[in-house]
Amino acid sequence: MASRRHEIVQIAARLFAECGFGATTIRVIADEAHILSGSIYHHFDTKDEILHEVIRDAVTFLRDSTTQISKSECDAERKLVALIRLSLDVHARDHQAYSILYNERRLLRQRDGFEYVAQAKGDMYRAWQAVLQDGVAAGLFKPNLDLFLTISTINRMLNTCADWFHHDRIYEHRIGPFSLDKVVAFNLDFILGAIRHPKRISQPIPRQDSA
Amino acid sequence: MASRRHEIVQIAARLFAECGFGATTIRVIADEAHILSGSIYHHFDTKDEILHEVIRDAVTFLRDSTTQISKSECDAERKLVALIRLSLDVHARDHQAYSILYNERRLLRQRDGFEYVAQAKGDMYRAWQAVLQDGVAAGLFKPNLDLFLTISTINRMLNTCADWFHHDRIYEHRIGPFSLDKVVAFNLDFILGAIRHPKRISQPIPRQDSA
DNA sequence: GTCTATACCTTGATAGAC
DNA sequence: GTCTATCAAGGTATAGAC
Repeated sequence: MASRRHEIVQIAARLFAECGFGATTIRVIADEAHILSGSIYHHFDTKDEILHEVIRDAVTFLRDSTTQISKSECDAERKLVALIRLSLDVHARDHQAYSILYNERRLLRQRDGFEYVAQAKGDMYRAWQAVLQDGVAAGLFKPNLDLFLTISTINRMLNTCADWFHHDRIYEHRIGPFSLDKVVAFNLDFILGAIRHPKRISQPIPRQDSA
Repeated sequence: MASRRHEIVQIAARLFAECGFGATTIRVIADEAHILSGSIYHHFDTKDEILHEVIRDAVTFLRDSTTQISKSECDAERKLVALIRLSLDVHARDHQAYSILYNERRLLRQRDGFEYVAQAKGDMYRAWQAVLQDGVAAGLFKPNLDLFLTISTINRMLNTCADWFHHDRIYEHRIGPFSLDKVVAFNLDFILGAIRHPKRISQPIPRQDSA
């Protein structure tokens, strides 16, 4: 069956996320699967094929969920809240794949065969853009918001936050534990504080996921 | 003289920043310096020694400037503005070194001989913490601010923003040019919007550097 | 499906001539 | 200060026995 193959994919996902794709060798993956390096090539043709298997479903899921939220029926602020929650939730669902998608973004942008990643990122950018544009037009967000800088900043914030929460935290000794709920709440406060229309700054934040 | 040595350091800085430390080979550095790979070892004992030379001054400068701002005589909000501006300015001063310091943070945290980097980051964290604590106590910032999450978030924001501005931008084709001033102004608006006390949300932001 | 064995390449680093 | 020449280690990938 494909079960052994999937086992190898999971081992590779962990190693790619922890050490990076370039720094993870076929031999180490094989070691952790308790087989020899040559045997990996019975399951996969190349190292790249393993990377595809690690990230492909994650890319599709995030793109589909993002566009679905942007096309839902609620107001722009609830959509934004749902998008922020989604960004942090998917990392909880499969933090290794999403961590790799962010940290290997340069590689994924240039490597032959990975064009679908850039394509999906383009789709997601346009979904965020539509949501923010709506919110500005409806007077929910600051009127003079630079959409590109805002989307770029929020995405970098959420990606690096999730990466810290699910990975870097191991190395941080000076801090106590944070729950995912607390981290989500912090990011909602921070981001909405930054982009809400000044007149709405003290309104309660819609905490429910709307998707 | 040490001039040839410095030339090699500059070439290495560019390559480490663009391709990563691990992906940059001694041979490529030598190629760009128009010498053979073996000749590099007349100037440096190891590849690590080149990395030290690339980052050491940048670490010292940022740590000293950060602690200096935190100990200056103005109010906490002006200090925070100065710290934000400093973070973005140092990348303009030597974006390669600061980009490496952020992107190779895992390596720098674990590698023998690089303990001074973690030491400086600890000093800087404590400086930021003192500034935010002051601001909360003085009623300038939100009273219930989680200091660790706030500092961590702002630092990730500024580091990834500067990295995007000075490097990733090359690959972004859909956007027009942004000036550094515009990016600084955006980040000041975003961060102060997120952490200011609600009653002060419409006050003008002190734009002058106070250091 | 895994092992043995290995081809072929690139890596960081070294020794000694010039 | 650079070159020639090279080493030992480790990288991806392959072929064929079991």
